[in-house]
Amino acid sequence: MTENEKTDFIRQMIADDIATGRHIGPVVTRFPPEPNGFLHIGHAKSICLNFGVAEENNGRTFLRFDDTNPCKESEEYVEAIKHDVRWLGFNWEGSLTHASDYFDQLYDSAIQLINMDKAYVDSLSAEEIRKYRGTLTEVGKDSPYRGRSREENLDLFQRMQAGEFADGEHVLRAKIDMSSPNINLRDPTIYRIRKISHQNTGDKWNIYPMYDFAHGLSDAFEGVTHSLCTLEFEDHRPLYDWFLDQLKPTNRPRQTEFSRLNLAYALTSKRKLTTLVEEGVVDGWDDPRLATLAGMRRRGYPPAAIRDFIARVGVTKKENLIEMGVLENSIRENLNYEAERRMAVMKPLKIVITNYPDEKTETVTAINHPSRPELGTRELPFSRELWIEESDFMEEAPRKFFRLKPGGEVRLRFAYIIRCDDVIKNDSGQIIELHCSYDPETRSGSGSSDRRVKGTIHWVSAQHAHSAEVRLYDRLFTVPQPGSDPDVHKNLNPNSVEVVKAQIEPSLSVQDRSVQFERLGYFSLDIVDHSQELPVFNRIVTLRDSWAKIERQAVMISNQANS
RNA sequence: UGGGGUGUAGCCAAGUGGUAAGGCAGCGGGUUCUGAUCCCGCCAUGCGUAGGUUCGAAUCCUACCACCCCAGCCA
Repeated sequence: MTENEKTDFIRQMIADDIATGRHIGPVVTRFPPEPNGFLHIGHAKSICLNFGVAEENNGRTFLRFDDTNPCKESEEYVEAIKHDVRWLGFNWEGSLTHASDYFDQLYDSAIQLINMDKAYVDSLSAEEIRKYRGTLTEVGKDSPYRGRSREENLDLFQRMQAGEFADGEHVLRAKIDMSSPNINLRDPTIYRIRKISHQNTGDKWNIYPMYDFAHGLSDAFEGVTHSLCTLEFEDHRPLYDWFLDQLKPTNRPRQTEFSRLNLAYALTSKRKLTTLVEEGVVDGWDDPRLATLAGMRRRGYPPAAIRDFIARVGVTKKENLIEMGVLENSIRENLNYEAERRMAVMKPLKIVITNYPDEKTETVTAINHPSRPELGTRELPFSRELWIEESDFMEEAPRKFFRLKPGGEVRLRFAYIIRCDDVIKNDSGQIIELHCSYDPETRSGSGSSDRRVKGTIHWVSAQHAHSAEVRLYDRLFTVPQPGSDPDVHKNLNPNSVEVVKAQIEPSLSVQDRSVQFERLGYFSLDIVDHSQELPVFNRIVTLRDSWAKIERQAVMISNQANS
């Protein structure tokens, strides 16, 4: 992944600036989450971009918590966000900051604006301010308080901070242009009264700066050179620049916008995610069905796969909706190389090898990775009674079904070829077990037989297998854009998880964090619920399944024939 | 119809006046003791539309169309 270095318009812009001498000195970026929720796949794009761009240019990146609104934010999110960024593979060294670290400087900057007659205290109500702002097509009009003197503004602003007024009584506004076609420039609010204690600054402040004011100046204070954010802030850039023009900090950052990542069938709205978590619709912020970084970690997605995915989707200004298949491809590619192979049966069907000695147990040798011999082999117990996958047997099988059927033969992976002789059913006609016979000449690796058989299936020895709980996940939503519906509950997939009691090979140990269960998919120990007594696995992703595709096509053909 | 953006294949995405990269998906074939992996091949006379400039246009010009964002004392 390192050799095919992805470039994009932002990296090109920075490279050009450096090449032409327009930009001198280190490249400094920042990732500025608001600590009011967990990070999700959309944030991963921003993290990879901001940290990546700085790394590539030997610069550095600030992890800055944008904590300007104490009503919505809390410390627990701060810790979760730090954990997630670290897990994704990035570190901020000494560059961990908060917008609240700059509250004093921000306050001084506000005073400066007042002194320059570029800010004023407005005493209109929120409702009135909205009316005065005008609409998209009509200009706004000046507040009656717009002409207050410096002295009066200074006095009022200082008393706002001193706690003399209630929330909402006054605000501080930038004095720009009420008739600007850009609504952000119609005297935006830059400070509001919030008599609430702040997670970092306690009760020191009765007023808190707004995003537009705090963000650009924090960038400037930190020496950020490139402030990379998402498209919805494009209209705010003139305001971002206006503050810099007025206050002239020694460092002048530049804002550049890119489109956010939208992943099909995933929800990336913090507000809606919070709803699902608080209502208990999902099992916390780290529910493996969620596209949160915590959820993906618990599901078993390798962080390197997520980084690879982000590199593949690129950075542009175009609205996009990335198909799940791209993410799954990155995960499979990573795990195909990384994960050792094991055998497990999700929905067990018992088979009895009738010509195999009753008390006998032997071991067969299984390779741990088909293309990485250095990962070695393991021994698997084989005996008379085995579990195979229910779906690997069909009583009335189509021609192309290469698995077990009455009278048919199949290879047991790493072991023998068997034939199905009898199908045993209970009184209600359900298949309860299969009687098979094996060919002792066909043991894997014996070299004594060149018999070939079309199908190979996985199995575990019934008397040696361990039980495990396995959670088979499917997408949480039934529609590609769950965020576009105001009601998050409406498009939930009722079958987003199926819990099965699986039979797993005994050599599986707790060290095997992520493994491939042969022919099934990649699975990962559940870091929360796993125990020595009852192993718990999450299915990360299935293997590609061309048999499923054949079945789908067969169904389509028969549907066409019937219509 | 005030401002700001974006239109290249089913989904992403290169391309910066010289004749449409790549990935994912899909399709066809080969290898295989995982219907996995791996390998090979196919997949835009076309770049939102219509004009124009040019020997030559996805790239430049003009007009139009579609979609996204903005009217928090949220970020």
